[in-house]
Order: sequence, then structure tokens, then C-alpha cells
Amino acid sequence: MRVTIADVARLAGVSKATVSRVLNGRPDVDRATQARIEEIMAETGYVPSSRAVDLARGRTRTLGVLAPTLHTPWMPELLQGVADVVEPSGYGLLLHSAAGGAPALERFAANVRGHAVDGVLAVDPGVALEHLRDLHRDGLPVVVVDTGGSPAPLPSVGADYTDGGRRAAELMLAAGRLRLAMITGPEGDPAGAACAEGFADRLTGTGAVLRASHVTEADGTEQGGYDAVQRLMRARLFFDGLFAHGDPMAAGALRALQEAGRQVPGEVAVVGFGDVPPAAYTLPPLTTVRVPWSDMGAAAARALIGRLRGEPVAEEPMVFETSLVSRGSTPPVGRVPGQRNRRAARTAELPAF
Amino acid sequence: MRVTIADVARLAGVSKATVSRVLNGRPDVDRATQARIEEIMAETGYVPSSRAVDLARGRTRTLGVLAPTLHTPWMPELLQGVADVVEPSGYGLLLHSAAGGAPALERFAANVRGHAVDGVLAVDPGVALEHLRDLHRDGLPVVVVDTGGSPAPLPSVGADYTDGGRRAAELMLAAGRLRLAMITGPEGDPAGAACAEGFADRLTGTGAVLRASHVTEADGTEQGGYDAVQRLMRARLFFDGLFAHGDPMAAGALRALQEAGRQVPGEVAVVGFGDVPPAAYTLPPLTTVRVPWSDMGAAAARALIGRLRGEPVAEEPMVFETSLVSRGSTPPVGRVPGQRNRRAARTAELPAF
DNA sequence: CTGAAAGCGCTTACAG
DNA sequence: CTGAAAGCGCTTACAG
Repeated sequence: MRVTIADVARLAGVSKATVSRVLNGRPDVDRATQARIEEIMAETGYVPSSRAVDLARGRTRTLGVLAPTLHTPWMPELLQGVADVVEPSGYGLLLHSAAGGAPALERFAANVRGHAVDGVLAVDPGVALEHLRDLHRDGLPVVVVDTGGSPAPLPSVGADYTDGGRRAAELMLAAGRLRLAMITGPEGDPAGAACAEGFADRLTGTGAVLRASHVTEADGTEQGGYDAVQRLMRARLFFDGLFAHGDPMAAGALRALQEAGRQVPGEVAVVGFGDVPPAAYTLPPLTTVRVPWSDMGAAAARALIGRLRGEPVAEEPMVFETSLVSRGSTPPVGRVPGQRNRRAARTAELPAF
Repeated sequence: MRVTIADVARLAGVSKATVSRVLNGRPDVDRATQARIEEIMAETGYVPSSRAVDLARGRTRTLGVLAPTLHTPWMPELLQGVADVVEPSGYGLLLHSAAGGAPALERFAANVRGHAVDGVLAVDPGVALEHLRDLHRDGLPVVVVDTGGSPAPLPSVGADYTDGGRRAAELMLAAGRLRLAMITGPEGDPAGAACAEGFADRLTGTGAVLRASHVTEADGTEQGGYDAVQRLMRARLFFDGLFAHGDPMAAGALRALQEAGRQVPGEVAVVGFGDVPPAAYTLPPLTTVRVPWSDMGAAAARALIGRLRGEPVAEEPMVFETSLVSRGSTPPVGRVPGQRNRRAARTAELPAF
């Protein structure tokens, strides 16, 4: 708190108001005066106190981000998308992890009510949703990013999970897989349900079948996916295509299949969901339904900032399209609608060795 | 900015000073007065303005976190560690990603100089290091988390990368591997160098050898690791143990080995570094040198907050120990110093199927 | 184009 | 135990 606007004003022989004017780039200042003031600011290394500016202006230029936990596989990508638009816009990013449970939410609420942030971007708010709706009703700009497919009663961005399931089904069909299995979950995840619905829907009327017996739920983890496949195999169920709602579960499924000596994708084609870190590291690399996490984060941030600037925000949720990323866990097939091909070319030209 | 301290004071028939006293839990307030004020605060839903408090107190209770990018594999874990100590301490977390290059750093600097934060926690500051040192010299509390092994001229926390390499070597020895190879990099990464040094050091005087020809550098990515192994194999070099400085590279190595039909861990034992997301998802799951990212983040945060409370901060870097996490990419061997066994038991009792 | 003054909403000695 | 006043460092009408 060294040099203040008062110091600069005194040194320049003007009033604080005039310094404030050049600080804020107002045009109604004499060229010479402005130059002199700027020079003094440079000489003294003056930097306005954001605390004081915030108080005087009644806003903070800071956005609160509420995230359930920071190590969900897709969180880094989403957060980077948010940061990429928030920071260049001159806003700060105040990060709150709700991982601490009720006390953490309490602190978040206190921060918000204390006007530490101008708006809130909430990722999968869960139990905090009700609270956010109240805040929104009371005038706080709020945008939620919904990775769970549960439509929020607030401006929100999400993805078309049903269509994601549909794309997975189309790939199975294109690969000629007729006896399908699916790992859903975690329990109560609406995105999982939407996804499963899309998958099943697209299958009806085709030659392929997805029996209820072949649908099993897991907890979203690698181990969960592993155990799920073990259950299917213990029950002596046959399947030549497996769709897992979540790449970690798909990774676990690959492990179980490999241990059982079942060839992927030869005997079983495996498709995951999310295109998050595990996907590119499995063996074979995982074909998956890509959700544009970073785009979603960026869109939410843009909507929030727009709202702060007084622009209207769409009331209906912004829904992003998913796409298919083809890697090694499904056989190479002709182009499937919405499919992206990654690394396919490069893999094809590998030396036999 | 609805109800202010003045409103509460008026309603309670006291001065703002008295309200401020109960707000800050000072003992020198009449019980009855305090009760009345608290009641009114509750009724009116009064919440102090953090902007005003910050200005009046001359601090923000906010910590700036400067991170190079948010999607480095270990960043989420580190950040969660930071958040887990910062938030319960009542501090906010202002996140800055330096991914935007110079302009991003410029905004960071402006925020800091504008006193938007009370202290800074910088992760691998790189080019910003010099600037941070200046700030630190000028009195700003700074702690750096160094994942690269480059000792910062500032209070810092890091890990013992040399010892990490040593642990990897010990595991190779315990597994009886005598012809070793290593993938280093990315270029110019001091941690990589430290790691390689520890690995080579531990090998000298044993029967095992790591020839210069068997050391190859890659860029840290999965594809980089894949390409590196291809290079080794094209050169017709034999090795029965491979250490990669970085789990993503190790994952790529596994892919290349598998394509070439080389059994892991039977013919080649593979050890990675970091224990970051790819590690648990590869096939076989990756044995790796664990770096305690979350502990490191937490320690840095604690040191910074301690510093803000006036506690002295150690000038020497806080160095964390690494440990070995045994998974499937190395053969089961007797206990190696510093080794943790994960999932080993569970894997062993899998049904043959 | 510029200044004096009030205001943003708290905290903190200083008196009593 | 409590209040009046000054202060934190800006911004913003209001005059001129």
C-alpha cells in the first residue's frame, strides 16, 4: 500500500479526481495533464489498489467457481476452458472446491453473500443448487455447467448425453456388433441414464440387441468397470460390443477382458464416454464419445461475463454436441456420423517390428 | 450491498463500532448488547462486505495461485491439496493460469501489485521466477512448488527426484533386470536429469548396466514414449527393464512394447514416474515412482499461510520423499525399500476365468 | 477540462 | 463497555 492516488495527485499538482480520470482512460482530460500524470505514475510505480477500486465501484471483477472436486478426470480441461475466457476478460477466478462438504459450502455462501464475487459459475452444484437458485433470484448472476444431464432451473450449459449414447450405438452397428453389453452408473447419475437411453434407442429395430441382463451398473471407477465385466463373464453372458458410461470404467473393462484373454477389438469392441485422461493411455487406446469439456467451460464463462455486462442470457440450457473419437478399442470402420479420427493414420503405418 | 453495518447499528441503537466489535468476536461487549445485535444481524440477514473489510484491514484473505497450465496430469491433485488447506483456513484461492503467456503473466502481476492477494503460491513459475523474487524481496509472501527440481531462490517445496530414480533402480535390481534402458525428458527438465542421475547412480557397482545408447529423450507425452521405444527397438538394442521419467511416456512405451509383442513385465519391466492419471489405467497397470503431489500442495499452502500469520518460513526447500507404487508392469518381487503395494493382493486372487 | 466533497462499508485508535 | 471520528484508497456526481 505504498503510493496512493493521493500521492500521485499531489506530485502532479492536480486533484485525485483527475488522476482517477486518466486511470480510467476517460477522454475528458487535457493531453498535457494526462501525460504528466502518466509519467508520475510510471516513475512512482503506482498501481491502483484493487480493494479500494472494488469498494468504490461496488463490484470485484472476480468470478466465483464452485467445483465439487478438482480431480474429476474432466475437471482440468473444463477449468482451463473457463480460465481461458475469464482471464483475458480481466476477471479473476476465485476457486471453491466443495470437496469439504457442508463447511466448504458454507464458506462459499459467505463469500458470495459478502459480495466477494460478481457472479458464480457452478459445476455440478448438486445439493448447492437450491441455494444458487435463491442467490440467482436475488440478482446474483449464476451459470451452471452441468455434466450430469440434470437440467438446472438456471442458465446452464451441458452436453447432449442421449445423443452421445446414440453415437456409441452407431459405431457398434457400423462394426457389425450384434450382442451388446453396457456398464452404466454411477448410481443416480442422470447423464448415465440419458446415455443408456440413447444407446438402447438407437439399437431398436436393428439386428443388434442389448438385453437387460447385459446392462450392469458400476461406480464410475476403473475397478468398478473391471468388476462389472467380471460379473458379466461369470454369468456366462456373451457380448461382442461393450459400452461403458465413463472412460475410467471402460479402462477397467479392458483390463478384465485382457485378463480373460478376450481380444479387443477383435472379439469385443469397447467404447467409453468422456474422452478424459485414461482414454488415450489404455491398451488398446480407447474409442470414446468425446464431450467438449473445455468448450463447455468457456461457453459458461462467456455467458456469465456477458450477463455481467448486461447482455441477456438464454434461459434454455446451452447444449453441446458430443463426437466420436476412434482409437484402437473398436475395429476400423467406415466413417460414422459425428466421428473424429485420431491417430488412426499414424497407427496404421507402424512398422511391424 | 443491501443491509450495512450502519443499518444494523441504527436498528440496535448502538454505534457502528460496537457492531464491528461483535462482528469480530471481541470480548469487550455487554452480553445483552451483543445478543441484541446478533439477533438483528440474523433477522436482517446481514453479511459484512468483504470489499469493505479488505480495504479497512489492508488485506484480502486471498491467496494467488499461479499455475503454468491446469491440465498437466499432476495439477489437479496438487491443486486439491492446496485447496484443502487454504479453504478451511478461511482464505480464498485466486487462480491464475499462465497458459496465456506474457499477457496472462502481466495480468497476474497487476493483480498482485494491486494487492488483490495477500500472498502467492507459484507452481513451476519458470520465466515468472525473477518477477516473483522481486515481489518477495518487496515483502510479498511467496512460496513456490517446484515439480521440476530446480531450486528456487525462494521458500519452496519439492520432491527428492534423485532418490526417486534410485528407487526405480532398486526395483529393477530386485526384479533381477540387468540390461536397462531409460526414457528421459522433456528436454531441459531438471527433474528429469536428477531422476536419471539417481537411477544411474544406484546401478553402478551392481551387475546391471544402463548404457548411454540405451538412454533416449522424449517430450513427455504418450506418443513421445511410444516413439522412444520404437527408436530403441529399431536400433536392435536389448533391454529387460525400462524406466521412463513420466507416466505418460511410460504408457506410450507400454503401447510400443505390446505392439512389438514384447511381454510386460515378463520380458521387459517398466517403471514410470509421477503416479499420475495414466498410471492406473494402462495395461498392465503401471508400476511407478509416486510423487506426493497433494501433500506438496498442502505443505506449500500451509507454509504460505503460516508466513501470513507471521510465522517464520524455512529458507531451505522442503523436500518430499517419493515412494514406489507396485502395479503390474513389474514382476512381483520382495519388498523394496520405500515401496507401497497397491492392488497387488487383489490382483493376485483374481479368478483364472 | 478540473476540483471539492461525499460516498463505498468497514476498522481502529482515542476518549470517556 | 461504548461512541465519535478518522481512515482505508478509490469513484462519482455536482459545480464551475
